[in-house]
Amino acid sequence: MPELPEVETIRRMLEPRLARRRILKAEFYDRRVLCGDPLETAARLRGQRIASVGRRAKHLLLELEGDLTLTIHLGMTGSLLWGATRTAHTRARFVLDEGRLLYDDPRMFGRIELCEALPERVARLGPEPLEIKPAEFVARLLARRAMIKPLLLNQTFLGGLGNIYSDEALFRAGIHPRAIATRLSKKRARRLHGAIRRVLRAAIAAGGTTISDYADAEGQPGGFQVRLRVYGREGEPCPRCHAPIRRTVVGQRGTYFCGRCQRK
DNA sequence: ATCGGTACCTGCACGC
DNA sequence: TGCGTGCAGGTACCGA
Repeated sequence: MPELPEVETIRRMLEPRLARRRILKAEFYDRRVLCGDPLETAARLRGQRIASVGRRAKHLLLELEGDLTLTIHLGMTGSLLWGATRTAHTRARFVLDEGRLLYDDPRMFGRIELCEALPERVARLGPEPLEIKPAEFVARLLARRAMIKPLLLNQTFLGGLGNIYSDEALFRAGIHPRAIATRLSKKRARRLHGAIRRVLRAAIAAGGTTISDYADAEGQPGGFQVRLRVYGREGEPCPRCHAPIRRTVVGQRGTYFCGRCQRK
């Protein structure tokens, strides 16, 4: 579920609550969401103080003072809930010296990992879409022969976009999701860079997108779903040209676009 | 090196 | 009401 704007929303809510707090107890209720042994990980976390809450692409990074990092990826349905009570989907619980944090995840595609450096899957992530410069983005894009949408979803190419914001950025840039990256003009590639930045910034400002599951650290939905222009709007008129929005499948992912505004 | 396809999980909407 | 089917915002891993 959560893409960069949702993870950033959670990070901003958790940072003031978690920074400087000490972990009194950690419990893991399902070993599948944890990379490593539950009891050993809980023992290593006990007594650790949290220095800061960072984010890298869709990963939350709880930096601990003892040079350890607790990395949390929310998968499709993960949520981090501050002060909530345990449910059937609660997979982990962290008791702090002030407050407590639950990790809920019905589908268990999320992952929690404790390690000294950064986990391998974080180390190999591509650049942050809100930090990469236009020229570098254009160069990376034009070097690839893949279709543009699956490329935007490839986290080693660019870290943080998921299905919703890929479709939204391509619509705003007027690019067909099946367009081949290397065949785009520099001008259109630059336009895509700008579209990605604008949609991510607007989504963060709105507190993320809630289609069905996403909730922030207080269990509240986001506000960006009403501003989506194509995602989930099959048959509705394109906000730019009024042609019906179409749904297709690209790279095994449901894909929404305007066949008139978005060109290959 | 890069790519497309499949697997991993559960819950829900939908049609019969 | 109940059951089968398909779909869902994510990534890892396989073989081509």
